[in-house]
Amino acid sequence: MPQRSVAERPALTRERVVATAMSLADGGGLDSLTMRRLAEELGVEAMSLYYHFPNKNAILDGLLERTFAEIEDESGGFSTEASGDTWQQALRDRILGARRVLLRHPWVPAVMESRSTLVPTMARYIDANVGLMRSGGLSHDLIHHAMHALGSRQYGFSQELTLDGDGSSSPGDQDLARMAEMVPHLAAMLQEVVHDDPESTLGWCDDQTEFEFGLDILLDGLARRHAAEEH
Amino acid sequence: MPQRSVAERPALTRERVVATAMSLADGGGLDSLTMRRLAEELGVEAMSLYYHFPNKNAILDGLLERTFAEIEDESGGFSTEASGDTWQQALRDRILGARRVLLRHPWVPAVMESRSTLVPTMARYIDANVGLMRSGGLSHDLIHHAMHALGSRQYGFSQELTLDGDGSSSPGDQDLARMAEMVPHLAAMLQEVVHDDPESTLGWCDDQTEFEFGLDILLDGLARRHAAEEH
DNA sequence: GTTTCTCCCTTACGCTGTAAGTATTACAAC
DNA sequence: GTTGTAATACTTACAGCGTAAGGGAGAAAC
Repeated sequence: MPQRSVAERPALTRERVVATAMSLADGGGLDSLTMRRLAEELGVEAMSLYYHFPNKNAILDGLLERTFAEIEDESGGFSTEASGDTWQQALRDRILGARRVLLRHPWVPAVMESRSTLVPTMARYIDANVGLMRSGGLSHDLIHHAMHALGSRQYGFSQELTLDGDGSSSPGDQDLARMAEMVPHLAAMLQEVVHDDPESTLGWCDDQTEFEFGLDILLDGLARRHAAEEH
Repeated sequence: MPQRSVAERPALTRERVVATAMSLADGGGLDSLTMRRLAEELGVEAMSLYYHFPNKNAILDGLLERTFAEIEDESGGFSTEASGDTWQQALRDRILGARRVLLRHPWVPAVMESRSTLVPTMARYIDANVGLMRSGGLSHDLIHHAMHALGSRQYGFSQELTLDGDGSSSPGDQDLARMAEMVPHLAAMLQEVVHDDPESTLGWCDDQTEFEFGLDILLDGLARRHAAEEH
């Protein structure tokens, strides 16, 4: 067999593998990202991937790396100066930027939870946020608490459980009637919420609004504690 | 062969399966909970489990159900009256109770994320929290926001990523020196935090303190918004 | 021209959840 | 006591997973 195979297809690089893995996960979810399918997508055998990566986890780390590179791009770099804004505003913008990226790659939270390592660009992201708060005058101690309080919200997600099976549609009257027996308070709340926003095409609630609501409470609380810190 | 097998061992009930699954997950983590190992632990073949459960997910749901039953027990029932306390205090106590239970079963968050269904007792838990806030005078709208803001914290966990590989020990001077180049702000913060609490046997930080800090910010912020709500 | 290195492939193993079909037991009816 | 029926557990087998071990073609280096 001539040099067809080697010459025709582009070389198998780490970049290409991670990029393909990303589009595979974007398209079919994390479950569809298997070594065999990934190899097939690249026109290669599964075991060939192990020349460039020690194992699948290394590919997952590559996905995180790439994701945070996207976040850096979305933020226009990881600055530590608020430049005109308050630190809260700057941090808020950055976090909402991270959220926009993660909404394009909804499988990322799951990967972040399965991998407990801190890939470089992810470390730089956190570092930049520490620096931003630092430039706002917060103490290291308060910042430390803040990182924990923000938690996953810092990356733009906070896991939310859907309330019914599919979660895509609003509850019908029948559903609410059945719920009223077992979980009366919950049913009453939902009935009112659904009634107030009957045109909602977002299912039961507006994720973005909820996210910002929770985020703002945390940012408010931190600012208040910062003010109290300097007597 | 006489009736030895059937007579000697207790019947294979849903209860017994779920209880055994729980101790298996408690002991060796979620990965060690496989159908084959679970069956072996019960003195039975793997496929026998499928007579009592349609699939593994049903067993996982059983684990969640059992977990929230434990939470209910820990709370002394799911009351919706603050009974002497403010709603914040009552909710705080309940959430910290849930947290105590989840600390005994650290694999529960992972199961909750993998299953998007709402098992009955879990629904009643949420319902009780809605009722508790309702009895404190909060509007359904604010409660709705609150549930999202609290998120997983409501169940007693907020996923926290460890900052280094093992995460069990404090960083050495060498680690900090290496970090100082790549993530200077982060390294500076950690250096100060570690220095302030050199006796900490908890690794880099005190999870419980961080958890309560974040929780209190959210509860404060909600109370403040409630006050603003009634002009 | 031989060796060495790079990159990819082949085969195979142990593990997973579970579909399909079968055997054993317990008990009631005849 | 035999037989029918339902409940319960077992057997076998399959497709898929990550990956260990080793092979082999081509290019590069000496």
